[in-house]
Amino acid sequence: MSLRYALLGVLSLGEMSGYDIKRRFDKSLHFVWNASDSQIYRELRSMEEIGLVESAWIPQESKPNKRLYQLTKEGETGLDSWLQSTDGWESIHDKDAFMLRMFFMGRLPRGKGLEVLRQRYEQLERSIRFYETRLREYGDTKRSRRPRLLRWQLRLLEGMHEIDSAQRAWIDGLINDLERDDRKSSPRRRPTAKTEG
Amino acid sequence: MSLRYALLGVLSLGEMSGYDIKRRFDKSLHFVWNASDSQIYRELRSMEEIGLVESAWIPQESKPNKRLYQLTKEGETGLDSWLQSTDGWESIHDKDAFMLRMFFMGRLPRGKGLEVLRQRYEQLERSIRFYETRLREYGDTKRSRRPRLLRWQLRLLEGMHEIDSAQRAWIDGLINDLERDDRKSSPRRRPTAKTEG
DNA sequence: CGAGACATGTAACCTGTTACATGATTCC
DNA sequence: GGAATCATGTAACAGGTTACATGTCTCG
Repeated sequence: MSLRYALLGVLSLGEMSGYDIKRRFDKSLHFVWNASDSQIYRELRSMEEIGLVESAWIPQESKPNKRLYQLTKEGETGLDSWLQSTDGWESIHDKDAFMLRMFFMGRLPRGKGLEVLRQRYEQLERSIRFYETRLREYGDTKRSRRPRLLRWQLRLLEGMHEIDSAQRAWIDGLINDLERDDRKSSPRRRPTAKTEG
Repeated sequence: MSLRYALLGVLSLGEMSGYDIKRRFDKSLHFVWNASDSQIYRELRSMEEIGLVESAWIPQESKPNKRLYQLTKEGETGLDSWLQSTDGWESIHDKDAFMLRMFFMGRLPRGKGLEVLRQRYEQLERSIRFYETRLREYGDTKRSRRPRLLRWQLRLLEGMHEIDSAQRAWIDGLINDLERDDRKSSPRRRPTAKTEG
């Protein structure tokens, strides 16, 4: 059901086509929600049927025609009451394919587990770097037509940054401990030397 | 597809009925994965068809009969190669109903946003307390038949604890800033006094 | 001449939720 | 007498993904 509200949210920024919305998702929202284009088109249709949005068919030359959507009054009030509700976040965590792996990772030999952790680490690094460049971009924005919205989005980015940094720190600790164990259990191989190649 | 591997993982701990698996999910796995009973029964059937698990029908007295599942060799190797793969975690964050709200929360007046944040805070508190009691339980476990598995699960709980704590700290900062803004923008109401009731 | 942006959609499929059906035993 | 536990399943629906179809314009 949240896709519906993600669409209402995006349309609250101005009227748009399904295609525009998809681009907006990919550009600014992908870290909190995403959807395939076919799902977006389908959902917009059904939202129009129940009166949350209205559309106008715009013929265009030298480009495909398009359908511009905008919020109705019901759409706006629906969005605002959803914002204040707790629908869809009864449980904070469920379905995390990485954490699920951790639960059973003890099956594998240490080295294999280490490899998986290193991949997660890199992934977190990329994610953190993404938030940092986005925060810089926001910092450069001198003024906006929607300063309140902007401030919340800035804070959101900061939060995501903190959360991923916490996870990275945890993974880092795990990796270090496993590497230490490795050295303890097979000390013959790399006694204290450090040359290589 | 991850439900499949969650089921393989649970069955790697010993043969079980669908009902047992459901209990195990609710008890120990719910913070990384969950599933409804009907989905579990359905998936087990289809896993049996493709040879990942085998089942035996156990007639019982004074209780309903049951079907006990166990891993096949293919199931075990499938589980282990999934553990080393990165299937299903290409993107770290997508679909977070709370964070999606944050993105558009600037639409609401400050007070409304504060309310939502306070609810999130409470939710995080509950979650953190849950991890803490679980960590204490693990700490009490003197020895186990699967010490390696246990160690990873302990670390997983620590990680979840860290991650939620980071999020709580972020929310806490947000709440404080909003409350400060509130006092600034309407200072007549609570000048410097502090009595009440 | 091919790739990519623009633009909307259908069909098939997979995943997940909810409601319903059945029925004995045990515990309060 | 009623609720919880044990135990498996079907049916209908909702939500989400992937593949495919169509067609123009622009840029390199």
